[in-house]
Amino acid sequence: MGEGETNAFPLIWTQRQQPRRRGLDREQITAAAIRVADEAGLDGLTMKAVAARLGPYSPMALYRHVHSKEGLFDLMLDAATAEIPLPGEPGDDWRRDLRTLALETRRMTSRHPWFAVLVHARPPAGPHMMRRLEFMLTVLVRRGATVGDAMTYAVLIDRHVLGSALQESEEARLERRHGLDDDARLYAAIATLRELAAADGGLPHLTEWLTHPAGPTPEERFVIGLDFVLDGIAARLA
Amino acid sequence: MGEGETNAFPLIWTQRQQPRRRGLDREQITAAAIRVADEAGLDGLTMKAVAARLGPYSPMALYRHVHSKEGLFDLMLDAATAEIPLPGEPGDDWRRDLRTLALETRRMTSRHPWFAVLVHARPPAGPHMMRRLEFMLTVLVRRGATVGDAMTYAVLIDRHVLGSALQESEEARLERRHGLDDDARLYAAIATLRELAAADGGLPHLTEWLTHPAGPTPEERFVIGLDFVLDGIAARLA
DNA sequence: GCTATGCGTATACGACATAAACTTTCCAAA
DNA sequence: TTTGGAAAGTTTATGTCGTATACGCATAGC
Repeated sequence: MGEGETNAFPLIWTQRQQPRRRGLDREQITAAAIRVADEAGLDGLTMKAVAARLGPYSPMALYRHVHSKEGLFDLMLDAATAEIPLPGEPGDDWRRDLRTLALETRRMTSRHPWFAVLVHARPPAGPHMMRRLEFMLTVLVRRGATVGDAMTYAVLIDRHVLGSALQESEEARLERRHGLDDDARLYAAIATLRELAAADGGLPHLTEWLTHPAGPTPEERFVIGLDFVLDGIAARLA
Repeated sequence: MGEGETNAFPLIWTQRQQPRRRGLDREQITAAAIRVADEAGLDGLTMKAVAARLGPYSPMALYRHVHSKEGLFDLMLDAATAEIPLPGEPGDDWRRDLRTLALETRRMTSRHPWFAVLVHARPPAGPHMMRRLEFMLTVLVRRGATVGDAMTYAVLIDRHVLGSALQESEEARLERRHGLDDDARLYAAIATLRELAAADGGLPHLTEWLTHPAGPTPEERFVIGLDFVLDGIAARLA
């Protein structure tokens, strides 16, 4: 006590950044972890895999620098957030600012599908995550929203962005896990679903859709939903 | 082949329902698993815990009936979905139908916080999940939407409902894992975040909010976002 | 009563995160 | 140049998990 380290819980952001001498550091480890997760998915993100990616290291080597896997998650999330371009100042069109940020966030999550899964498991306390949120709040407050309302709107936008990302990423994970990257097998899996729906007897629309999946692409869906949210915010800002 | 069991992947719905003679069955196991998950969270949902909840059983006993933990997930998800009241037929107010369904779904997820986490990890192929989706499609198609558009709108509604549930449930999980159900510790954790934000120097709105968290309650937020989606759908149906 | 079926168990295996104790490396001061 | 000690990395070990396999036993149908 008296050290300023009386944390209610272990966020890596409240822990000492080592002075850096030689060997590994947080940055390298984070970058390696991100590469592993991008390539092998969250299932493949083990301490052993990250260590191996860094060279001839043992899994335990990482603990000197990140103290737990969750700490590594914090670092990964913030590093990925740092990839999202963030204007220094809001422009004069709030809607464009928020729309662009949402689209850029989506671009990031499509590079890093694990992001949407992890982000819900840790508090958004990294510096880049906080700065991104501050940007959204600033844009909205300048348009007359209270901070409380601005937080609500920001949360709703992120819910859509990250919800979309999560759904698409988990779908991809499922397909990968069961080898459905092969077209024939994917078709067979859909056929199984269609048969289940048809067997029920009372599911005409669902059966029809499974027979001829139609409608907007996932990307178009995302934009439609994003505009729903932005329209709603606009109506309340007015 | 020739058996109808050439599954591209193992959904429990395509597997034989045992004739039931004695001992355990899927229904009991599912109910026990749901109780365990409700009480101990997903982290506490182990095969061992479920077996123990059923009586003096070994974890391996479950495998006779569910063949894998993921199969158990499928059963849990569908059983929880079955708790959502579903009208036999749509009424004459599409918006009311969808709104009610969304609110009832939310009620279910607040009883079963694990739902929103698991639902993304498995295809929604259970009978109750399919019937619920069919209901949404029917409501929308009757109002003139194509099946493809109806699917989009249904997905957007669920994205909001489940996204909200996920965020709130993971927040609760985090708080539980770190003993923040104690008010003093929770306050300390928030103070830590505020200090981090204040230390950055460039986060006035976020710092302000962390000092005096204001704005709508989570429940109000949910309704605001739900109406954004419903308004958006209404505009496109017209 | 006999036998086949199928239910539950015991045992075992291979991942995984990570605690603790150790060894090695390298810098800084004497 | 020597030396003390901290920092970096490894080894070993522990406990938990899902689950494959092989087995014993009770029961249901004859």
